[in-house]
Amino acid sequence: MKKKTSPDRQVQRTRQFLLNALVDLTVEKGYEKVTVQDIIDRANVGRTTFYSHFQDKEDLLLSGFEKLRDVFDDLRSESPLEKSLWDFSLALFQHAEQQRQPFKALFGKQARGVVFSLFQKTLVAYLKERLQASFPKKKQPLLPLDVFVQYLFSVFSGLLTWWLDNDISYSAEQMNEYYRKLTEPAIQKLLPGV
Amino acid sequence: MKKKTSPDRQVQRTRQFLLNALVDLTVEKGYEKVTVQDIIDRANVGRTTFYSHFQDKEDLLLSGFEKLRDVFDDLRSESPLEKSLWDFSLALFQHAEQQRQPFKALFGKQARGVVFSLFQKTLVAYLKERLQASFPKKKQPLLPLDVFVQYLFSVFSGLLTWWLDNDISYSAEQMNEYYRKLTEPAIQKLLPGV
DNA sequence: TTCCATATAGAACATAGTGTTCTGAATGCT
DNA sequence: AGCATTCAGAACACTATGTTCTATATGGAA
Repeated sequence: MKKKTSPDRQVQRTRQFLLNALVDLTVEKGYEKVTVQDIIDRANVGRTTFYSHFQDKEDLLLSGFEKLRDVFDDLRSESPLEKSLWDFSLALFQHAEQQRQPFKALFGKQARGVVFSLFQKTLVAYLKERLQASFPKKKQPLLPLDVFVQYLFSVFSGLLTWWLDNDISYSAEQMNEYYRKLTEPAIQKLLPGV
Repeated sequence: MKKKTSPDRQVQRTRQFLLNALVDLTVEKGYEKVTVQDIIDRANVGRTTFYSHFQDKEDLLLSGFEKLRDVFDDLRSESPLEKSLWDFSLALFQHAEQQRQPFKALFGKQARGVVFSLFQKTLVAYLKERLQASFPKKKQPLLPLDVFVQYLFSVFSGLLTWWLDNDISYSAEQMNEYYRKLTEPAIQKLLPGV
């Protein structure tokens, strides 16, 4: 006979309940207006329990962000350099498609700010690393690499949030195609050889 | 003999003090962490006074945003259609350059969210209006116009915030040149005729 | 089963911030 | 000199946070 819950499972279950509650409430009324009391009421969890798991509301929100690191780790190890500029966007669009609600809570109109900075930091680092690795050393770029990295990040995150805020009327593959169509001309023109 | 202050001037002065205090404090510690008490202490203004002028902290922040409407109004009336996609960005970059501190408070890492949505709404509406007016009716766009509008907005706002967060090491004209270089290839390829 | 460590619920509390209301003082205009 | 406007500051009710306490439930091991 299998036990229903072990202590570990109970913890995981509680944390998941809390995250789900935060995500739901954020979609409903916006991250700012969600109170800890709302969260624990919705999750049927005691106040003590909440603060034994998370430092505060933001800490809980960030815990929902951890899986994204795996996506980037996979990309670093698996995606060949010459494809990495397109693979990352497809992977993230698909990731967002699979987990619509959390992503909407994290990136939608309601909750920019906290997570966004972290996401930006991660993605910008990834893009810069990839561009530096693949850009031919001899050539002089037509504009600062940092500017170009910011450009790629902006286009991607802009399309992502637009997509999420408009209830995902296109597929992840379609969005990635748009991302590619939009950025490819500038890449070819400004970073020849990449 | 000229009077030092009239009632109207006093009001304007008080409002300006409060806005300056909010901007300074936001740069110092981030918008979220600035309290009304901080603001009125810094501005040497009574609590009553604050709430007689503004509904809350956000209302005060938005009051610093009003001048931007004039910029868009000017663009609509003065900028010819075929130039409007480049003129808007230069005008805004210059506007941001003139008022670095308020812009940093409004768009910098510290305070995305509140104002950003309003700014996005305004600029997206402007871009869509201009693109629809200038796009040849007969041609079928290679991707949805909304996606392209989002693209233009994302690139611009991304460059703007990057610029502000990095203490404006380039000139407004230089940034506008980057914006143009980055977006022109996609425009030529995806919206031929615009 | 019995026992123990761990998770949990919930109440009470101190602290901090918000927005309102009241009183009284200062300021500028006529 | 008198009046209306604008201000400062205190007191207050309210909401939310994060901590501490006590007590209860639960799963795993003897």
